[in-house]
Amino acid sequence: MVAELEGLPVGELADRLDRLGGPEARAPRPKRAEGPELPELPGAEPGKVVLRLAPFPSGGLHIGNGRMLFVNQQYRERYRGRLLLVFDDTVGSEEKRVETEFFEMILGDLDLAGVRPDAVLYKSDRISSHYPWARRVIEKGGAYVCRCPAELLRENRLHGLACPERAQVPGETLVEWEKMLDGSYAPGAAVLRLRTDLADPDPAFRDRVLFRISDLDHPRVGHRYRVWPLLEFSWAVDDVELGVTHVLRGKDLVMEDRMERYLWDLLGVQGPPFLHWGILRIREAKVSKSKSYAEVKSGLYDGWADPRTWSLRSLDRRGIAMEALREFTLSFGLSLADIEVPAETLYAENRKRLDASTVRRSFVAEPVRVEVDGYPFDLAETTLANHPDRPELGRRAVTAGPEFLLARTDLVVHAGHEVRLKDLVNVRLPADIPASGGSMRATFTSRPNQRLPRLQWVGARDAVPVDVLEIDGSHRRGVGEGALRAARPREIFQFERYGFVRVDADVSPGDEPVRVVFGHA
RNA sequence: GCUCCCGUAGUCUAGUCCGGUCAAGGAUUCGGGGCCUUCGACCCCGUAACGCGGGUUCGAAUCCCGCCGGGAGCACCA
Repeated sequence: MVAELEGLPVGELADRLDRLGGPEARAPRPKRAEGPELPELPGAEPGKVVLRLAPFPSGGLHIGNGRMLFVNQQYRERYRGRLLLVFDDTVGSEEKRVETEFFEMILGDLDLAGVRPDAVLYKSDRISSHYPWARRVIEKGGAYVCRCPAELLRENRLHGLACPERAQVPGETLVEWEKMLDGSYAPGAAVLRLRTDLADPDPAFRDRVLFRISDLDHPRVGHRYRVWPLLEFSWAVDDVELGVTHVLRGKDLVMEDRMERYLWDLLGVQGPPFLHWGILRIREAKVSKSKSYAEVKSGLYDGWADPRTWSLRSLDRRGIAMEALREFTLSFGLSLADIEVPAETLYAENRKRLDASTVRRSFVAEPVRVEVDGYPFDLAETTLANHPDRPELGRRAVTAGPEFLLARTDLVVHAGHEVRLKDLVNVRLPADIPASGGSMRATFTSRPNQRLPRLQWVGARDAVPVDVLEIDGSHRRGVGEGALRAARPREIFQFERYGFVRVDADVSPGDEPVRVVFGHA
C-alpha cells in the first residue's frame, strides 16, 4: 500500500485522501504567526539590565549604525534596563581622529532616533582607572612591553614568532611599563602586549597590543595621557567597572569578545556575555564613512544631512520616520548573516506611516507650457481634495487653465494622443513636443472623466518654482501648485505621481523656489 | 594563507539548539485582478526557496561528514 502511494503526484494523493477521510482529514492548516521579534537576553532580569552604546566620535550616525541603536534601545525597553552612552573616544589615530563637534552631533542623532541614554560617559575620562588593571595583568605575567617596530611586530605575529622581549618576567615588565608611563619612550617606541599563544591558530589573536603611546592632542583631555588603552582592553575594564550586563554589538567585533574573556579569566573576574549581529548594508547606500567625511568637510556635500551620506539626519530630512527605520532594522532580528537590503524595504515601511496622513500636492518637473485651445471659461479655478481617501483632510483651491505646465516626459509619451489632465478635463496633444521650458498648444476635447492616461498639471498663472533635492544630491527644477507657497518647514507632502517629499527645515513661507527633499516614491 | 561566522524564493526573515504538527510561515519585490479621477494607498489572487554531495533515521530545512559559495578579522583604528 505504501509502495503504491509513493511516487504519486501530490494532487493525486490529495484526491485519495479526500475519498478516504473527506475534508475532515484535510483541515486547513492553522497559519503560523510571525516569529518573535528578538530573542531573550541570557540571564536578563527586568530592571537589572545594563547596556551600553559605544560610538566613536568621528562622524554623525548613519543608517548602518541604526542596528546598534535600535537593538540596544529595544532590549532596554523590554527589560526596563539602563542604557549607557559611552563615547569610545580614546585618541584614535592619525586617520581616525576624535573631533569635538561629533560629541554634540551624536547626542543630537540619538535624540532624533528617540534613544535617550540614562547616562553619558567618556572613555577619555576613565583612562587613569585602566592603569591599575594593566598592572594586575602584568603582575599575573599576562603581558610584556614590546619595543619592536610596528611592521616587525605584525610580521612576527603572522609567522608566530616571538620577539626577544616576550621572555620578560613581571618585575621587568613593570619597570618597562613605568618607563612607558613616565615618558621615556616616544610614541611608537614601545607597547604593552598581551601574552597569549603564538601558536594560536587565529593569527589575529596572537599577543595583541593592549596599550600604546600617543601624543595626539585629544579634544577633551588634551595631552593628559600619553599611554592609551586599545579598544579591547578598555572594554574589558569598563564592561566590568560600569556593571554592563550584556554587550550587544556587531560581529565585526567578535574577536574582541575573546580578548575580553581572556583578560577576565586571567584576572579571575566575571564579565557579561556578548551578542552579535551581522553586517547590514543598504544596497543603494554605498556609504563610505571616510568618503562622506571628506565630501562634507570639503563642502561638496550639503553638510551631514546631505542625502548621499545616508546619515540619520539625512533620512529625517527626507521625511523618513525614525520609527520606520526602527521597525525596519529590528525586522532583521539578530541574524549573524551579513545582509544587503534594498532601500525599498525601508521605504515601504515608511510609506505605511506616511500615506494616510500626508496631503497631496501637484508638482511637475521640467515643465513645458501648454495652452489649451477651447478650454472652458468656467474652469479657470477648481478645488481638489487634499487626500483621495480622507475627506477630513480638506480641500484646496487651485488655479487651472487655459494655460498649464506639464512635464515634458509625460507629454512625450503621449504625443499625438488624447489624455486627461487629472481631475480636470480631456485634451488632445499634438505630435510635436518642444524642449522643456518651451511652449505648445493642445486642444480641449471634453470634460467627463474617461479612462485616458492621466497627466499631472499645474496651472500656469499660479505656479510656484520648486527645487527638489534628489537622493543622489542633484537638484531637479520644477513647478508646483500655488498652495505650496504656504509650505511650512519640515512639512511632508506627496507630490502626486512623483513621490513623498519634505520641505527643508530652513525654508520660510514665501521663499522661491520652494526647497524640498525627495524621500521616496 | 590562517581564524571565526553565515548560506531558506529576486531581496530580507521565521523555523535549525530539542528531527515528524514545514505539502516551509511573514515582509518586500514582481505579475494578474478589483477599487479610487495618482504610476500612490487599500483589497484579492498568483509566481517563487531549504547551496551541492554523502551519511544517520521509519522520517532531515533541522543531526553528522565532505565540498562549494559569501562575509568579517588577522592595525601601536574603533
